[in-house]
Amino acid sequence: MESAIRVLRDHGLRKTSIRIKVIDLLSSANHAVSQPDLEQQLESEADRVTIYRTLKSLEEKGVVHKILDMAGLSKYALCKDECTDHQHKDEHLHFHCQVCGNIFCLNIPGLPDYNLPAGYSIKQMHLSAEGVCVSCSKG
Amino acid sequence: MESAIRVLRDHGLRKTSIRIKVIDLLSSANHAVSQPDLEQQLESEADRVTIYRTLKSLEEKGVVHKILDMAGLSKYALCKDECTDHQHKDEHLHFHCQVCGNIFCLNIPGLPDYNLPAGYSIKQMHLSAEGVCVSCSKG
DNA sequence: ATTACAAATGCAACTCAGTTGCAGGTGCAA
DNA sequence: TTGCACCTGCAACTGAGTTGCATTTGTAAT
Repeated sequence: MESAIRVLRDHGLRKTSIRIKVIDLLSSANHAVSQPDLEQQLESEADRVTIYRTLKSLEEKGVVHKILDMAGLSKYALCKDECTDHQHKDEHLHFHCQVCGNIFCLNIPGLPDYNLPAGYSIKQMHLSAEGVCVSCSKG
Repeated sequence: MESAIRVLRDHGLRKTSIRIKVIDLLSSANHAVSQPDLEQQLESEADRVTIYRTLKSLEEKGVVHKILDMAGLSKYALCKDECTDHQHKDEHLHFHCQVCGNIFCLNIPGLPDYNLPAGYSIKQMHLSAEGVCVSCSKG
């Protein structure tokens, strides 16, 4: 649980109790987490606006990355070490479970190149999938 | 402009003036369109709630498909003929322009298969890209 | 054509995610 | 330990999307 403090220091962010709690919650979840999720888990430990701003800071410094769920709700997951400020190396697949609604970051081999119509220049590719996750396929 | 009427008939939807206008607007745009876009273009010709319900009906009957932009806003584009009720054959790439914010549906060859961790079963894959579109790269 | 009913529309009011401004509190470097 | 930038909490707001209900309209059967 000391790792949250190191994460903050390494990314040039001030050490505050709310940031530590948010990072700990994100790292103990195996799926992406939304602001409403955090607001509920933090109960009265943090103001709702502060949670929004905390997530924004963490994203800007490359600690977390944002994923939109199927309904357009923002969810957040910790980045791998390779991510730096604003340059999120997103070499993984976002798996959206149709049953529990959770989003899981899964490793994939590199994306293939596609030939697009002339004039379109690609800066970043995103691959996502819908289906049923491990826990929901048991049971 | 008669094609909107045929689209409605072919998909078992009643012919109403608002639906025709919405379909015409969608087919004349070369990019995906949001409810706020339509609300502005239809001015006082349709109630805002009706536009939401129109888009929902069109989506349910396989006339349009929904795409979320980078901010989580729902945008809609006409489906190709292969789409049927609720079974959207999404064999194309959604290109999000970082300059104008528009989303374009581009054809791509079939998606590759990926080996996921055991237990995850994929129902549908989605490929998207960020970059600069044709119009924005000129200029 | 007329009718009758389901489906579509308009209006008002609502929910909920996310934002902004500002006053007061806190981390941290000097 | 002091100073100041940054963080937090509160209140108020914005804007997308939804729901309930009364009214109107499309369409199929007469």
